[in-house]
Amino acid sequence: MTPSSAASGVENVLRILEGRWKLVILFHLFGGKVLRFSDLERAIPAISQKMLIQQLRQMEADGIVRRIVHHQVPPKVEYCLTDWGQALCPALDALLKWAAQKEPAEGPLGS
Amino acid sequence: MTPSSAASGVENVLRILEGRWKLVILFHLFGGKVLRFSDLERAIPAISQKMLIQQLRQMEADGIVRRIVHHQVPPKVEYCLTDWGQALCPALDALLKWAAQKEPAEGPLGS
DNA sequence: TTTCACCCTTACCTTCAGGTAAGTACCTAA
DNA sequence: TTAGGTACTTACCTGAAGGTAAGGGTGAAA
Repeated sequence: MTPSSAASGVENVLRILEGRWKLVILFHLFGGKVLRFSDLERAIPAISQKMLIQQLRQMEADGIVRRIVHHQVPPKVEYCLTDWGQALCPALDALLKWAAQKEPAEGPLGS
Repeated sequence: MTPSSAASGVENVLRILEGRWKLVILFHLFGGKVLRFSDLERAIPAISQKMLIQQLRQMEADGIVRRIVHHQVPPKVEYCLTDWGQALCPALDALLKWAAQKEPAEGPLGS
C-alpha cells in the first residue's frame, strides 16, 4: 500500500463527509432516529431547503442515509441512517479523541 | 452534547485534513519519516511548489507537521510529523475500516 | 560572469460548493 | 376560488480553494 493509495482511500471517505451540512444531519440522525424533511428543517434552522435536499440526496447516493416516501397528501418523506451510516459513529469518535489529545503547549512562535 | 456541537467538533478535525494534498503528504510522512522539500516534490510529481508549501504551512500551523531549517547554502529544509500528527494514523485507519465494511448489494434503483 | 540547485513567493485565472430567492405540484379545507 | 401545507426544483450569484507561470535570493562551481 503506497502513500498515494492510502491517501485516496481516506479521501473517498472524506468526500462522503464533506459538505457544509452533512455532519450536522448525520448527528441528528445518529441513534436510529427517523426524521421528516420538515423536522430536519426545524432542527437546522440555518439550512435552506435546497441545501437540505442536496445534502440528503448525496448522503443517500453514498449509502449512509435511507429515504422513505409515504404516498400521502400532504406528502410525507422520512429520513434515517443505514446500518453502514450508523457504523460511522465509532470512527468519528476516534477523530474526536485524537483532537482531544492535542497538547496545548505548542506555541510555534519562533520567527 | 448536541448534534451541532458534535458536528462542529468533527468539522474542526476535517478542516485539518481537507486540502487537495494534505493526506498524500501525511501518508508520505507517516512512520517517522523525515523528508526534504525536494524529496516531497519528487514523491508527489503532480503537485506544484506553491501548493506543496501552502499545504505544508497549513499543516505546520495546525500542529501536525514540524519544519526543520538547516542554515546552509544551498538551503535545506526538512519536514516530519509531530507526535500528534503520528497519532492520526489509528483514527484514519478507523475510517478506512468503516469504508471497507460497506455492503456491495445496496442498489438504490427503485423509481 | 553565467549557471545551477534549492526553497520558497507573487500575480493572475478558473472552477465549483454553497448561498438567496423564487417557482412547481399535489390535494384539502374554507 | 383562494389559501395553505409539504417536499422539492430552478436560476442566478459570490467567495474561496486550487491551478499555472514566473520571479527572487543565496553561494559554489564552471
